[in-house]
Amino acid sequence: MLNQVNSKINPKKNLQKDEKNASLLQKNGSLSPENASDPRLPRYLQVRDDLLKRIVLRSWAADEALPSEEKLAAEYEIAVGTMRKVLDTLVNDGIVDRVRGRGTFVARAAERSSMLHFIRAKGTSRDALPVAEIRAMTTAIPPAAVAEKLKLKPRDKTLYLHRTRSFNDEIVLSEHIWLPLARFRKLQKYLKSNSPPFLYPIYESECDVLVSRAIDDLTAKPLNRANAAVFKLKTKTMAICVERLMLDHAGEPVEWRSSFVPAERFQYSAEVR
Amino acid sequence: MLNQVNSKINPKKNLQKDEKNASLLQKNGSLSPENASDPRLPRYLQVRDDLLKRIVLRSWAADEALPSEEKLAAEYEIAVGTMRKVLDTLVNDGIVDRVRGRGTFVARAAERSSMLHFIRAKGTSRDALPVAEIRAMTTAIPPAAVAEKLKLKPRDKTLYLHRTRSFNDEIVLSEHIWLPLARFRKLQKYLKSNSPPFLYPIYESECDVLVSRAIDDLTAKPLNRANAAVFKLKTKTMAICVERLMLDHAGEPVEWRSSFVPAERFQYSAEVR
DNA sequence: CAGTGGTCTAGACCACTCC
DNA sequence: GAGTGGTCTAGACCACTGA
Repeated sequence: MLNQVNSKINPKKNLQKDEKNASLLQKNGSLSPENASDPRLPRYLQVRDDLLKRIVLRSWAADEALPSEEKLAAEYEIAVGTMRKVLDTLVNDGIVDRVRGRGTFVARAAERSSMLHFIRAKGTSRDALPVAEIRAMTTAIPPAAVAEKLKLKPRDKTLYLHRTRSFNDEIVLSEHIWLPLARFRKLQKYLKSNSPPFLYPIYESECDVLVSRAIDDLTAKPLNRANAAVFKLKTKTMAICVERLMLDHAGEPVEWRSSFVPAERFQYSAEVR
Repeated sequence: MLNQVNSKINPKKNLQKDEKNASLLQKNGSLSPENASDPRLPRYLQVRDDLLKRIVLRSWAADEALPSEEKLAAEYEIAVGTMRKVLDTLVNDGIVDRVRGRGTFVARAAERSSMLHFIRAKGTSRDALPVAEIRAMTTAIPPAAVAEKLKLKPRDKTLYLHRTRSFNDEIVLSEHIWLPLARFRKLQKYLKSNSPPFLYPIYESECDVLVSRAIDDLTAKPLNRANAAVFKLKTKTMAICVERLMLDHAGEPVEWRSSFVPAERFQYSAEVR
């Protein structure tokens, strides 16, 4: 199902009408068994799910316009008004941007994810970003509490990462990350030869996992011995612990991480609605 | 303009078609000068603004249905589809709830404001809520930093509150609150004879101020002498400081507060999108 | 049963962008 | 000027609620 689709073919114009840009819904409007989202769902939600899949599978490059409302409506055999409703929901979720007179575009991951820099360290900014380093990567059956958060079955494995961020050679953040292995096998391979500054865009580009929502729980805790050693601080130094559960657009848990920042360096912003 | 409207008259049924339920837009569709939102705005936004004003002024009780889409559309002389778009935006902002077969209702403030309990203290819950106490209330010209956040002119006054929350006779939270006096005069009077558990619903009921969005900035700070005294803790005890700017639906700043929680008691949740 | 909101259609006219 | 999305209309049929 999750064949990689090479979007680099004809990235700009003169799109061939080939398989890669075809609706995953069958032409007659019913659903192929493999793509069966509940057919009792309203049409616009079925179309939304289908279109979202195509976006996640990179059917269109970031700077390439989707087909116009009219063309998409014709392709899915629905009215333009209904297609507009589909696109409106995608705009609302930050998946696409629409520009009058130009077209509809896949939103860039960097612009989409306000989640990238919610935890900051004092004295740092977008320009002076702490350097990420992965200090451990293994596959493992996670602690029960993590397995529960990720809705895993008892023996399901995870990809575990221990990552730090440093600023001026001083470690300012230490985090433990668990990812359901089933969806993140490609990430393991990727991280063996790459050190990306952010992980979320890699989840998307390597694993076709598009993160949509996060729930953060913050508490203050004294550092235990292991974490204190990472920071080269005394045990029991006060730190802030941010526990974050990430969900995809279907509400399925995608990542659980707990991040520690020594209290003096801690800074965090959130917009609440 | 902000006449109090008594919504207790005919709270259930048999609504008279009196002034209180009339559109604030003029019948011919143009705008009265006092209510002039920009007439170049699309019709659905003008209607939205008008309807929102009526909701804030409590033209309908919380358990009373608004007129149906059809009736509202007729009243504003727009198509039902456009009225639906208006109501959709209000649903999206959590202002109203729509129930198929029943009608459209003003959302309850308590359900609307997920902001009510984002900062918690360890060991507390909705059932065991810490008790709020207002320990100081004055009108004052705020510090420059606060005035800037609230977009006040140099000599604009604010209502200043110092409030604490206690749990089992132990103070777990101390907060300093600044409100633009112009919009909050009635609050001052109200708080002289009431001790509500939450302020936001009072902003709404007493001052017709409906809060829509908050931006929180969290940092860890050692307590200064004054704050340490409030908690009866040593100076320099580590605490978390949450600075919150609240905005109304128009994006105008409505409140600025800085809350302190001793680190050991600190707990905070946020949903990030 | 009448009345409500939820979905969907098939048009219209406009503002804006790019060629 | 051709093509895009933004607004708006005027219907239709449906699912659900409450009397």
